[in-house]
Amino acid sequence: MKKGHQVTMKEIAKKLGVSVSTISRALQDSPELHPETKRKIVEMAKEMNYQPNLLAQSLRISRTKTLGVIVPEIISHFFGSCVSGIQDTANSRGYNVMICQSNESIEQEKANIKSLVSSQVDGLLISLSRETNHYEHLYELYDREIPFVLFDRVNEDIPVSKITFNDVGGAYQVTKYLLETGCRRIMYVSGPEDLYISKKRKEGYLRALSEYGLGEEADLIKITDLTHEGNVRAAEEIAAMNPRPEAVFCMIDPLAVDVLTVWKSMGIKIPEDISLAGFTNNPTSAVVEPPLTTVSQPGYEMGKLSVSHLLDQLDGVASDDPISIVLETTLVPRKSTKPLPLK
Amino acid sequence: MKKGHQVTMKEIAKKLGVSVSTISRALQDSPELHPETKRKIVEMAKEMNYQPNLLAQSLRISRTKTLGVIVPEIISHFFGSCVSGIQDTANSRGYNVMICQSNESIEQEKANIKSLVSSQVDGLLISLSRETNHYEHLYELYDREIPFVLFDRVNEDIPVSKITFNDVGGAYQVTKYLLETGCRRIMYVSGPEDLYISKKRKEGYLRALSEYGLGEEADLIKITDLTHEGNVRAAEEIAAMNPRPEAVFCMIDPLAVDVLTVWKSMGIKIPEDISLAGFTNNPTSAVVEPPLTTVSQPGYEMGKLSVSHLLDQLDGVASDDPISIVLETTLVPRKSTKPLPLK
DNA sequence: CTGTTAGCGCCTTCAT
DNA sequence: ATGAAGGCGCTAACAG
Repeated sequence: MKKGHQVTMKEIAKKLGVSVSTISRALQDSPELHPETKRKIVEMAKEMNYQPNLLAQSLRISRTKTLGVIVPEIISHFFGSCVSGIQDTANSRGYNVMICQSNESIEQEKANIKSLVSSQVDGLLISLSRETNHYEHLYELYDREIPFVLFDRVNEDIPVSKITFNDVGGAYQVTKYLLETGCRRIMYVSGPEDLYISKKRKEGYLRALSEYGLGEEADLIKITDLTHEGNVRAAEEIAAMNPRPEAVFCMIDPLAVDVLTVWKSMGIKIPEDISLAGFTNNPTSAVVEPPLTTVSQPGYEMGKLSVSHLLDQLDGVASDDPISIVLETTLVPRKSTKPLPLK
Repeated sequence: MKKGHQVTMKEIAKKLGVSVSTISRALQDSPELHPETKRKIVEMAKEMNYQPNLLAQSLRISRTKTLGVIVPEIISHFFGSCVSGIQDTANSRGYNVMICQSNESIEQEKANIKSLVSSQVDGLLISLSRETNHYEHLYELYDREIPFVLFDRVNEDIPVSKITFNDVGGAYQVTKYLLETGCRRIMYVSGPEDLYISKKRKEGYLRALSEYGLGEEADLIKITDLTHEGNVRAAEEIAAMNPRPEAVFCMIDPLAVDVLTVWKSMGIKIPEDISLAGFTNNPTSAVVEPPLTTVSQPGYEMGKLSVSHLLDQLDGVASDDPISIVLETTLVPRKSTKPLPLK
């Protein structure tokens, strides 16, 4: 299929018998131009339906006004919200956005970066894949002075700005809540240990425990690979424990939902037999039965803040020195956990 | 923030004392080149970490190898799946993708098209916003010979390829199923009447009814604007009906979930008091209590097919004549509807 | 085999 | 107030 022809400045110029530079000036609303010629040009441009060729423009001024975004997957509600926030904010500031998914693969992540860099994006917003455990590709971006920020799934050592949630705080909130409802044997079900959030949420979990004079117990920490099968196995193993924990805090909602489903099918009553809590506040967690106690993370807000900061840096409004923005989470108590005792 | 400098062919050329064209040829693996010089160039390019400037390349060959995608919202599971399918397939065929959301606004849709066209995308994949009820912007694309396809939310009159689900068939499937479970007073809750899917699903609903000798009844058709408030109101109105319908078929899952929530809070038993069915098979519909009978639409598949067809057209593999691809849906019977009678 | 030349569409001095 | 010329990085004839 052949692509349709686009009107260029040259054609407007020929039609009007003026030079291309005059067209360029008119379309930029340059002051040093006869108002009448300007008017004529603008009119003609509209009539011919002229659309500037961003490619040429970008090549010339070596700025594309395009940002690259890499998320593990676009389909999850959380990352979808982030992307949404990024899009809206970027657009409102005159930037376009190219979105890529790493599909949780570090190789894909590298490929995405390469492709976006080749596309000459002015900056990047990256949330790391689950697989990402070495960071040469990011240091390379850094060395090449390509501006980028990390959000949600970050690495702490890379000297760029990072936008994260207070994962420690969120995990602390929910664990403390479980403690307040009277539970003591509280289990933490974690994803792979090298994941940033696995570590951070464990930290919050332990902090809350220690406030109640409790320490880490090996059999109250379980690890899953976060696949559906892995989650089901974890749920079954917990159900088979003797004694069972009084409450289980799952690192992310989808994991908690898997656990909930398995337990219900086994006839385990939630929260009577075991309290269950998640993290993220996916839409799903509100509609399962019983609704899931969880921690809400405003993804749209995170996306918004991430671009804002990056664009501020690009525009020179913000300093290039990396900063760390930490967003607070909110506990969302629902019916999957035992109620608070009356005072 | 200043952007880091990118290595260009010119610099490699200077370093090696050859001309730029030689570099270009070497990097394209041209056969008419001394193997030794080629080797040296490729090596040096790697050493200097050369990345081609896609902008310049695209400007030159007037093809960007990027596609534009416009969806009403990226955050919905269905459109997220479509976008995912589009991304993966496009990438595997060497194309990049720029994604935009219209946020269900026709003005935003127009702005998105303009921006993508300015970015010189080779083609577009569009799913129309809910607001879109006139189509000049699409006819303009057509007139300018910019290749595009419509998917899911399409307009039937525009002479381009369309990828849709068999909405009539899906609605027929679910309505027939409700009839088979013994229900006769079956209500159809629809979105705005000018929506393509509102019409199509109504058609399937009516077709199934007529097979059972039933006709359209005004009080068994209800319209909502699909906002949460509108849906709640619809649910309340249905609950207040006397007599109530035996079954309700909601045009989309989120609407059905809203209805389900309202009814549960009113103490209405599903499916004992009323059967309830949706359409789309969102993840949510599987986890609500009771799980929702619905119709599944493979979004990833739709995205995949849409790009494949567009790229085939771009590559000249497929004819430019518009075709219509219709994907079949699958009935997903769950517990929100009465069981089928034993034979 | 390799270099020279021209040009994709646009912007920006430098002239006039 | 306008035009001419040069160049962004790259490719593709056209020469040799």
